[in-house]
Parts: sequence; structure tokens; C-alpha cells
Amino acid sequence: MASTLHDVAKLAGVSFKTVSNVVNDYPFVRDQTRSKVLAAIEELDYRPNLQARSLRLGRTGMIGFAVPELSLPYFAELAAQVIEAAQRHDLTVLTEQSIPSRAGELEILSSPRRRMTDGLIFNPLWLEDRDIPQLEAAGPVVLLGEALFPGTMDQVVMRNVEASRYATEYLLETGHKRIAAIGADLSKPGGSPHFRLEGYRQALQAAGIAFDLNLVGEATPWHRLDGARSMRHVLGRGDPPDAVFAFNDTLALGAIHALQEVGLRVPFDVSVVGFDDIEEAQYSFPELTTINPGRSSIAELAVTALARRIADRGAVPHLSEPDFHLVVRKSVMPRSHS
Amino acid sequence: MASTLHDVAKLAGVSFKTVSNVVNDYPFVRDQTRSKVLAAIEELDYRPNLQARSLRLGRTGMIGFAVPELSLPYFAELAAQVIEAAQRHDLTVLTEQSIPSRAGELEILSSPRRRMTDGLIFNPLWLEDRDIPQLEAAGPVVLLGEALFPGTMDQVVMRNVEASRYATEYLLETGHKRIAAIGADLSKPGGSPHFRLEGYRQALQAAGIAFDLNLVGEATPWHRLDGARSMRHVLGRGDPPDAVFAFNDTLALGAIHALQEVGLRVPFDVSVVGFDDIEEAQYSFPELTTINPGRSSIAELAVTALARRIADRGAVPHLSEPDFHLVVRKSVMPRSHS
DNA sequence: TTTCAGGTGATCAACGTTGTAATTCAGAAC
DNA sequence: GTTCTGAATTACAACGTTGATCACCTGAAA
Repeated sequence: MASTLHDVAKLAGVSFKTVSNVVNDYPFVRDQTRSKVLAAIEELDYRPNLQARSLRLGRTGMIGFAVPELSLPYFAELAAQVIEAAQRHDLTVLTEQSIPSRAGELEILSSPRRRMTDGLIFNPLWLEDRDIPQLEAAGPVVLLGEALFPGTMDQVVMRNVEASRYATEYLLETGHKRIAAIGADLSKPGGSPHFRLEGYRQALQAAGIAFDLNLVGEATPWHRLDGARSMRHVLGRGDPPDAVFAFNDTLALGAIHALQEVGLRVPFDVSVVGFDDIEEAQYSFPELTTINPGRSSIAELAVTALARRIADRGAVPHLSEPDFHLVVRKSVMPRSHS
Repeated sequence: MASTLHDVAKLAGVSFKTVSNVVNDYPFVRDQTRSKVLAAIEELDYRPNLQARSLRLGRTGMIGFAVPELSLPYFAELAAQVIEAAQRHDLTVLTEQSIPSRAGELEILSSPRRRMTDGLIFNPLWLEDRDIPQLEAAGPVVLLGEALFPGTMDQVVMRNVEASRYATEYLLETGHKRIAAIGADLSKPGGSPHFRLEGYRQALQAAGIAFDLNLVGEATPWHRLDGARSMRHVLGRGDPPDAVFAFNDTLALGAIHALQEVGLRVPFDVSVVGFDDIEEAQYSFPELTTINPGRSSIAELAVTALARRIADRGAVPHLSEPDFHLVVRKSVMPRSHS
């Protein structure tokens, strides 16, 4: 079937180790020998057996990439970027989906797939501080998301609080007074929902506007459906808001849907700002003004950090915080007040 | 570090082969021995080294899943389903992205990743009949998409022609006369664009309506952006259509965007039907009427077919054609003509 | 008591690769 | 011509697992 070092060696008339040396660019091979071997490799279409190499080397050349839901555009787009970044580092990506619960995420860490990978890029939603031991036991890991475990793990985090504060300030500066927040999870002390709400709260406070729980819509997970449902709840509580800060873009699109259902036009009646800058935000109606949390660099930073960690397990934990920026499109309309 | 059969054997006071027998449920192991071994396995948290097992067995337990673009919702959702289906078959999925060209897709077939997988589920867009030899050389493969290679390969195909014809007939029956087709690729003889246009054409012909090239918008690839651009082209050619059949949902959403840009309301002025039934179709505005090509079963059928092919390379090629249906939502409004 | 069958367990050789170390070889220096 | 040096090549032993084979032991039948 597939040819091996031995087959090539026999054809080239050298020992199989010499073939191995050629394959691995060992410098002390005579040119004449090298070309003989290369010709044989060519003729037999030899490709190294990666399982054997992995066994010998103790490395597989694969990394895991685990996210809560691949069907969420943000994660799908991130997966595509991680696969590309990994390819540049000669790594292959094994994409995994975690069941959305603490147990489900712990399972990712102990999955048999951990034995197939040299490391893991992981965006947990439910893990807590007490899970650090298990994280550390899972081998090289780079965490995505928020700075849950400062100083103890490699992480690529979003500036959730600052970015959310910035988005809310933008709505305030453009004259909005009643700004709804969609996507909160009041029962959870950490995580994106918490930090994005915190940024929203800070902006309100700085502007001297009272935080009003009636304007806060809870939503988990963060699908369109949940955004629409959450928006409906808020609308059901009384006077509609004049703006919405949604904690991610899919929520924002769901919220827009719910607003349109009751005849509120975006941005004429209600402005909307999202978070993530998924591709779709450019083509939604209206085109979505949103926070870009440094997307283009997240995948590359994560892969680089993981490669470094794999090479040197003792390296001091590294925290990357890519810059965010607001992408202004058409879902916000300035208000003037008399 | 990680413990091996030998470590467990030493602790349990048996030979390492006995441990292997326990792990592999070899029947002739005394209960007493078995429990001793299991206790040792437990204590050392032994997990088999999958690389070593792969090397020995000649199988990796991984399958490849290759699609043109993971960031397209249809493929992202499909990937999630394939990963789940594979898990049920005790298989791990290695997700890959093909560069959108014939060369890029051939590269998938000869990639070093083929050496890491037992088989491949592949949705090519650009391969041709003459590439069959390379497909066959790539080991067990199940093709997704259209019936390009009838009888020679395992395939899970969509009923592209029939479903497109059905969608177009639906628009005709609801009183539409000028139906645009968005997503054609007139330069390519096969593939989804070709077959979906063919279905559209058949429906028109059966209804005695002339096929009008001015109503056909070309688009590659099938992103929102392309749908919007293609729609604008068609609109620029003269009288607007009263309906649009878009060859997939993202194109449909882009087309809706372009229609709204010029003040045409969907569905009041123009009806729109899509293809794929991606999640987003439920939450777009308006909610999208679309063809569901049998999504729920495609992933499972593909994984099952691949598992079968891996187990028996000589099996006769199998063609699955899941049923499609039209999901009626809110993007179509019946027209009455005086 | 002996024989035999079959349950139980151990020995050994792969699978295909790479690191270590030993060996051969060619050319230069004496 | 001998010796030395470093380049070029090879032998061998892992890596951790499973299949084939062999050896042992126990209990039942003769």
C-alpha cells in the first residue's frame, strides 16, 4: 500500500536511516546520495507515516480548538481563522464543540481527543476559578474570552468592559437616553455577559444616568432567537428604549427583528449597537454598527501563544489583549432633544 | 508523564499484555485479574496512547471534513452536525477548508492530513469528472453536493434540480410573473449553480414563460455580498422582478438587502425564496421562505456511508438523496393580476 | 493417576519513525 | 604509507500498542 522508509531505502540502495536523514534535512548527506533518495521518494510517492512519527516524537502536530457552538457565526468565523493560522504554523486543527455547561466544558479537558493533540485553544463560557487545576492538567492551553484566570494561564482576551463602555458612551454621545442592554446573565458572576454589562453600567454612571433593570434583557445563549425574545421582554416592560446595546451581533440582529415586529424602525425609532463584527453585520438591514474586538488578530495570537507554550511549558503565562474599535455603520441615528 | 500499559501492568502485578486484554475486552480474563487491572488503571488514570494504537492498527479513528468555507452558515451548521454524528460513530472530525478552486480542492485530496484520517467527507465545488482518479486515490471518500460522479463514488446529494423547480413553481403558483434567479454561474457546466438554474428553467418552461437572461444574476461565491451585488445587476437591467429565487439563503439575504436599498419592500413589492434553510432564515427580516434540502439527515447519512466504506472498501457505491421540502415563512406574498 | 481440553496469562514480533552511537570512508597532514 | 579528522552512512533501540503464538494451569473425563 503506502510506501515506507524501508521501501524507499531498498529502491535507492541505501539504509532506511539515510532516507530518514534526507527527509529530515540532516546536513551530512552527500549530494549524490540525496538525489538518489529524492528520486526514489518521488517514484514511490513516499509520505511519512504521521502516526509513527507522532509516537516516536511524542507530539502529534495537532491542536484542539473548542468552542461552545460552531453554528454561531462568531465562532464559525473564528474557527476558519484558527485553521488558517495553524496551517501557517504547520499545525492541524481538531475542531470541537463543548456542551454548554460546566460539565460539558470540563469534558473537553478530559476528552480522549486531548491525547491526540499537543495543545488546546479553548473558549469556555462556564468554567470557574476552581477549575484551574483541571485546565492545567489538560496540558498546553490557551484560553479565549475574558481574563478569568489572570496570571495563571495563557490567554487572548477581549477588552470586554472597556469596549462595552465605549459602545454605550457612543450611544450616549449621540443623544440616546434610554439604552437597553440585551444579553445579560444576572445569575453568573463572571463571563462575557457580566463584563459587558459592567461596561454598560460604567458608561451610564459616568454620564449620570441611573441604571434601570427594566432596560436590561437577559439572554442565554446568544442566538438570534434569544436576542429577539430578550428584546420582547424589555419592550413588554413599558416605554420602549431609544437605543439598544446588544452583547453580540446575533443578539443585535434578533433584537432588530423583535423591534421591527412591533413597528419600531431601526435606526429611526431605535438605534442598535452590537458586539463582535461578524461578517453578517455588513449585510444586515440596517447594516450594523458594532464593536470589532480585534478579530483579525485573535486567531493568530492564540495559535502563536499555543505554539510557544507547547515548545516551552515553563514559559511565563502570557496575556494578549488586542485593541478593539467601533465600526460605525447604519444602525445608529443621532437624537436631538428639545 | 502519562502512564502506559507497562506502568499499569507493574502496579497490578501482571504482564502488560493482560492489561491490553482487559482494555480491549478480551473475554478470557479472570474476574479477579480484571478487577486488579481495572483498579490499577483507575489509580494511574491510564488512557491508551492513540498514536501507538493507530500505528499498530493502521487506522486513526479520525475522518476529514472538507468544505469550501466554514464561515458560510450552511457549512458551519453542517460541520457542527457532522462532528456530532461522528461522535456517535466513535470518530473524530478533522475540519478542513479547501481553497476555492479546482487546484485547491485537489490539494485537499493529497494533503498530508489524508494520512491522519481514515476517510473524508468532502463537498467539492470545482472538481470535474476527470478528477475521479484522484478522488479514488484519496481513500474512502463520501461526496456531498450534487451527483457529479454517478455510480462511481459514495455520495449524499441534494435534489437540486427538483427542489429548485419546486421553489420556482411555488413562486409561479402564487402569481409571480417576473422571477429573477440569483446565484447562477453560466461559465460552469456542473455544480449547484448549474442544477439550480436548470430547475428554475424547467419550471418556467412548464408554465410557458420565456426564460429571460436579464433576470438571471450571476454570483460566485455565495456570500451575502455577492447576493447583493448580483441583485443590483439585475435591478440595473430594467423593470424590477416581482420575485427572486436565490440559489442559497445567504444570497437571498444579500438580495433582500439590495432590494431594500432601492426602496423595494420584501415581500410587498418583491417576494424572495432561498435555498438551504440556515438557522438565520428563521430570524431574518422578513423571515425567509426557503428550501430545506434534508439538512437534518445529511450529516448522519454522510458519516454512516463513510463508516461503511472504511469498513468495506469493496462495497458498492451508495447514493443518498434525502427528501427536500419548502419551508414557508414570510418572504413571499401572493400576487393577484387583473 | 493420567490425559486432555480449553480457560488464562505471558512472550514476542511487528507497526514506521527518529535519536544515539557506532562504523566506514575520503582526504589531508605528517 | 600511516595517522588523523570530520564527513557520510549505518545499526540499533526505543515510542506504546495489538495479533499470533506459546506455555501454563485447572478441572473433568478416562
